[in-house]
Amino acid sequence: MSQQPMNGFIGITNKQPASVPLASTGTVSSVRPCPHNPAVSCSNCRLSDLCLPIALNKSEIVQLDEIIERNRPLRKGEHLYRQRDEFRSVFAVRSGSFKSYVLGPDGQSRVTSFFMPGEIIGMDGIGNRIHGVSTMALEHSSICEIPFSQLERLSHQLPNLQSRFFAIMGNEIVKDQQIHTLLSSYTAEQRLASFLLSLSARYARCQLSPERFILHMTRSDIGEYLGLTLETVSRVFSSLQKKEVILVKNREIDIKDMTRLKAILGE
Amino acid sequence: MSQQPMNGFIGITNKQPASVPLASTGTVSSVRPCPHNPAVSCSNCRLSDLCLPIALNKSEIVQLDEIIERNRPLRKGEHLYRQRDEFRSVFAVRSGSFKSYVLGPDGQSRVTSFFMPGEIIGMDGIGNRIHGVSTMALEHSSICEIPFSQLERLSHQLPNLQSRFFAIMGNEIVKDQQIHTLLSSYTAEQRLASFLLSLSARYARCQLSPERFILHMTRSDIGEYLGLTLETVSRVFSSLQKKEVILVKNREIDIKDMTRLKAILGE
DNA sequence: CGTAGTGTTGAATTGAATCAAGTGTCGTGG
DNA sequence: CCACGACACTTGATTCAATTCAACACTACG
Repeated sequence: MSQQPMNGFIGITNKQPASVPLASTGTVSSVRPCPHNPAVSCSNCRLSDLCLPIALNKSEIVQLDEIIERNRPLRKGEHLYRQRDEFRSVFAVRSGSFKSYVLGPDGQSRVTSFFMPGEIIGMDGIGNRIHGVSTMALEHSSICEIPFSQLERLSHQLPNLQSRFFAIMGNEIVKDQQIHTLLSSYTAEQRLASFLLSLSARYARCQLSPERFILHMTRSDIGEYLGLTLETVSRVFSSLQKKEVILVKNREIDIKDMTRLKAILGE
Repeated sequence: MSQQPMNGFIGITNKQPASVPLASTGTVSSVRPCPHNPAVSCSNCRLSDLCLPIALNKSEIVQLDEIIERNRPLRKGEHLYRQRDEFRSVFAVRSGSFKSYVLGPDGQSRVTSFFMPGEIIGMDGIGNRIHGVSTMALEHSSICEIPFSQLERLSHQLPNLQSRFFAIMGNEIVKDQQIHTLLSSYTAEQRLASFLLSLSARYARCQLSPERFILHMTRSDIGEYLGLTLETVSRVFSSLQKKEVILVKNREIDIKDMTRLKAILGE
């Protein structure tokens, strides 16, 4: 029912054994999550149980499939759409990751969201048919495009789909409220702990290791998202490493003590 | 199309002449916005052009009317629902105002939203059928209750209503993203300026004065919403008053220089 | 190999929080 | 109607967490 079901598969299906040393020379190989194969359909997509199709039956999924356009992959830095673009579609991340951001009057940017496989991008345009943010690929990524007029039409035929999309938007609202409380009352360390735990849970959802993963965003992106400077982000990472809660090597994160990381939030 | 149409009626229909002195002994009488009359229907509700019914035709409004329950008014401090309550309905504010808040682990509260007439409360429960926040009346207030299962069923029959509700949720998401950027990059003064301008625009929507209005929430509520302490809220109000941008008398606000108030955001 | 972008760390500064003391306001009950 | 008490608000002094400014190191990529 929830877009992020807490259905207990966190940590049980890691392709990456926890014992592989992080400090090895290569990158963490398990973090290449999903194939960029455009031939896949919702029916056989391995993200189907955490994406739009949840709660749809087989024939409904086939109908959804028909309106989805599977575009060419995006390269790192490419935009899916830009602020003020006309809104036409929402997008489901198939592989890779994205950030959404706004540019302030003085040109500095603030990151509003990160997106991982199975998550829905573009709901910022539904209200007034103009995108309120820009969205950019953080790495080589592929997406499913869902023209919104067709999604509305199909939702009108399939009550389950209407219900599902209401639920997705509702979850987005809850998530935004949680970030509201994070930004209005957490310390820098609590913000980073919360951020890492969120990424961890979302990697688990994609059947990837919740303990070891790559940050595809820069320190500056993280800072803009959490309301901190990039220097503070760097300092907190260093401090958490010194406390042996996490291990950081460049963009690689290894959560050494999940319990203590969670405990940071409870104080 | 938008829930908060910028269709230019800001400031043209003030019941309260701008010349009435704020420092008079009584409260600002124009701030009693809407009748608490439970007999009114959507068709003749004067909020109908900024509430759920926008974009519905007459017969559609009649059908919407049939599923709406017009409950007894709530007194100041009464809860509409509490965090973790089962989600059953969304609510439209008919008169008065509300705050939503969450209680942290240590019992301190953080305000996540304020609601004014014509706005929709309760979308925090749509995603997982449990309310994520508590919502309380800030003054004597009345609401329309819309059982969500019936709203979904009716949306399925009326494409315009489905579309309208998607748009309302989309606008909520955009609003939350704007608060995200506010909290992650604005100074205390910018936050308060933005807050006052938001209230001003929303009072204008209700055909009330955008320059002079009552704050029905405490300084502490405002601080919890904006990520500031109540002392800082008080200090910034005093400072804006010294600069002659606003005039504050207890809970009464008089915006003396809208241009300079807006200019605070542009730096 | 060099350069631009990204990240780390230190020192000084500052905006807002905290601590503290006091005033103002409102609702209640005598 | 007034006195009381609880709550809301203001203002000042001090502290502190995070920013800013600055210098330098690492990495990736043509």
